[in-house]
Amino acid sequence: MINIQYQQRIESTLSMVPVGAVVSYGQLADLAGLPGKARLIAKYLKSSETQINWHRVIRSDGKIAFPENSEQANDQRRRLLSEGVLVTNNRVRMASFQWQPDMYTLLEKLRY
DNA sequence: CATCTGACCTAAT
DNA sequence: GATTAGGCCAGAT
Repeated sequence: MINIQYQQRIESTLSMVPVGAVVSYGQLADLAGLPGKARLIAKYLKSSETQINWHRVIRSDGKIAFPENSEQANDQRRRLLSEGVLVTNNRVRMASFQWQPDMYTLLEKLRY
């Protein structure tokens, strides 16, 4: 089980990622006030099923973290495509789709 | 306490 | 671009 405070920070931040955008594990950790804890994000997503916006989290190089053509990768790709996020060769163009939050709004909402 | 694991990241090559 | 080495750190064993 993951620290409840970590969990709440991660969940609230993840819930703010808009349709049509993606975040990397490390970026999400940073925005959640947990710098350097990218791997914790992965552990959290793995441990807790039924997560809102889980499919919008990908690696910093734009690749879906699951092996190409795996059941989970296909599911994630399907979800991203349905939101307008292009996925080719298991990869998303970060320059086009990476979430760039308005920090003022985000900080006001999360208060870290 | 020591070691291993991983839906990771960065910089260098 | 792709690959690699080293770093990273909470959890599990």
